[in-house]
Amino acid sequence: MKTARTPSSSPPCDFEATFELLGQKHVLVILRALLEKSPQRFNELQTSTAVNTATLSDRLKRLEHLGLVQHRALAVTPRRADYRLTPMGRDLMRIFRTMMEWRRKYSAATGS
Amino acid sequence: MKTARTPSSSPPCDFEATFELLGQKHVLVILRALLEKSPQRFNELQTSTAVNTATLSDRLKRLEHLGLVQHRALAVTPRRADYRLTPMGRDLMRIFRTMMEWRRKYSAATGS
DNA sequence: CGGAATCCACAAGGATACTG
DNA sequence: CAGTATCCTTGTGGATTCCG
Repeated sequence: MKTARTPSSSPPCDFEATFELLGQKHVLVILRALLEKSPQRFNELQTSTAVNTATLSDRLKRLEHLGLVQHRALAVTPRRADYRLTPMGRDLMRIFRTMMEWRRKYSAATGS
Repeated sequence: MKTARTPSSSPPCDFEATFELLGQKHVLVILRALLEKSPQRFNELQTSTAVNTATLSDRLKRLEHLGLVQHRALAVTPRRADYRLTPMGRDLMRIFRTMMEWRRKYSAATGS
């Protein structure tokens, strides 16, 4: 797709790109899908996440670029590909749990 | 402003809203500014973050709504307001540190 | 000073069609 | 099957103006 927010303005910290990606539509859904089942084929993900082709493709590429997801494409016919979380990706999921606890801890005051 | 992504589709987890917010433009910059100095007045933030009025106002409101920032407005003339991180917000900053370490740990493979 | 309202340019993403 | 290309609608945020 096109996406690309901050080409190279000095970010507050290096992980800004990570948040920008994680904050994009469907990214969390995709990660969760891959957490529940890895590897998954492209159209398996399409079904399990209900994200349209173009966007799904874009997100997976970005996730791969950030190192959260590993993509493997087999040159057979019909084509076959699979996506799975990398160790880095799995590690991030642990941090997510911390964040969920954090949310819960303050859930009374949030409103959302 | 207008912003509002997922009104109420069942999210992968409750903290999705948090990521959507954190992933939006300027949010991280604003948080960092408030981390470095709290409280800050509205136009102090404007200067320190270089974010335009409308967007800054929008972000602050969302941050307040999520409970990360506290807003205090004094009814004097000229008006006076200040924004500061809540304990919840400060707590999040600790998680950020974890994430920065996580990024660093895998920095060789990311490309970004 | 601290915003809200308006307007506008461009980015994001959904639907659909197409290809190796 | 696994995407890419295209088109088109909607969202997002910058600039600017205005107001209490």
